Amino acid sequence: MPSANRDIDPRRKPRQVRAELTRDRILTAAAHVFSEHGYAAGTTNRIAARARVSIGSLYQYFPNKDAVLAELMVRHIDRGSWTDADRLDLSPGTLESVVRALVRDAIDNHRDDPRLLRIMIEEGQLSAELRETITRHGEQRVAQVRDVFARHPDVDVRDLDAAVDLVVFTVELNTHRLAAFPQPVAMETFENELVDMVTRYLRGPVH
Amino acid sequence: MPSANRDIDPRRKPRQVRAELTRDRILTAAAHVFSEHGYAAGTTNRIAARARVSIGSLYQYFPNKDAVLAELMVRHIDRGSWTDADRLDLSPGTLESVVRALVRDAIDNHRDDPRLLRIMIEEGQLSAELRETITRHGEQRVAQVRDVFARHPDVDVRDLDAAVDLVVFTVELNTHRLAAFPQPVAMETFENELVDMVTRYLRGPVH
DNA sequence: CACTATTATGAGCTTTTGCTCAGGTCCTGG
DNA sequence: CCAGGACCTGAGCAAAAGCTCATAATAGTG
Repeated sequence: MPSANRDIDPRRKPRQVRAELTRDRILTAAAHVFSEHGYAAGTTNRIAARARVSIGSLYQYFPNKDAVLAELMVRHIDRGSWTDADRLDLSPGTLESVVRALVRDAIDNHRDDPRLLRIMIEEGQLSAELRETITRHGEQRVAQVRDVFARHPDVDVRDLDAAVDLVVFTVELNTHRLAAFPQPVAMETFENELVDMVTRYLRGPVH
Repeated sequence: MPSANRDIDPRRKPRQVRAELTRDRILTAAAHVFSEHGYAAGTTNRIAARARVSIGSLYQYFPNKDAVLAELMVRHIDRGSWTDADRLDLSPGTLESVVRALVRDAIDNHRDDPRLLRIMIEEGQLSAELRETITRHGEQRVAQVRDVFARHPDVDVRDLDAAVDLVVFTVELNTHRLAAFPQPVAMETFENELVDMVTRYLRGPVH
């Protein structure tokens, strides 16, 4: 693997519309290719081919392969998936409605290809800065959920931290799965069952 | 990527003990390397180096890189993780004990490196045959769990199929996660919470 | 010990892949 | 309409990775 990340890319910046267009096509193609083949096997030539652009053009906008993934990441974050974890403060509602909001939020955040998401997180050599940002958002989200649960009168669990951890991850992972391969079970059913499971758990033992 | 899968490998078959030993060392090294670097970046040279064996020796036993992963897969299956889903027929017990058995079984099955497992499933270009076997085992497992739940008097859910699907996957994925990166939350706590969540879910709405 | 079959070695061939660069085409301002 | 910048092209270079093969070392057998 040749060289690595040159600080930040001092590459040509688009000044004409067609350039912007080319850049977008490259990124779109990259998203598909990475998602389909993984990072290592998603070659720059394949990306260029899929974008119907010459390999030279790709390197006009990105200093190297890593930068392409990084840009994809940035766009994903900028799009607001992840960023705004401020939609679920429905503390006034019933416990079930709170949980449902949590699940819906997770589903929304995974409209984009989750395979790509995984690759971005696990395979990308992200800058420490970016990785930091993501981690912080995750922790913030957990903290927020913890807060909501802590306040809610219907929540009754032995270990709140463990419970939040379990719930957040369960919701997250099940959503991932569903987005990845659309299940025989319909979306709506899935949502209902997941909500039920989490709600009943949080309500505590027989009452 | 040079050539692909030559039907089945007409490679040298070990006749002496040291050969068997070499083969094992290669596979062990491969497991580590794949787990650490992923499939694409887990080069055959790296594997050979880690096994302290020449690259030539590796290709004496495996026709190509894919075959190494495939063999790892076969071993995993043969070892019985997955295969014997016949330990959890504790129908006589309480619902909680049944669920706990299910969770424990999942944990047992992931004693091996779960990263490797993920790589084997997602990145390996497995033969259709192998993929078939795995899928079948999975379905069989789901069917069995469904059976147990169907019989148990305490189970009360709207849609049994959806419930089983949700439960099996939730248990599976949470176990994966815990094995992958040991959580701040202790193993025991995790197991208890997971069991509680699933059990309360299956017991149905307020009663 | 001699002789063969088996196993091990590693330099290096071949293919793949990240990436460059010399030269072309297109767009825009004057 | 034309000059010069912006944009695009793709042959091909260097490095890396998959893999081969001639040769050496070792084990088993009489």
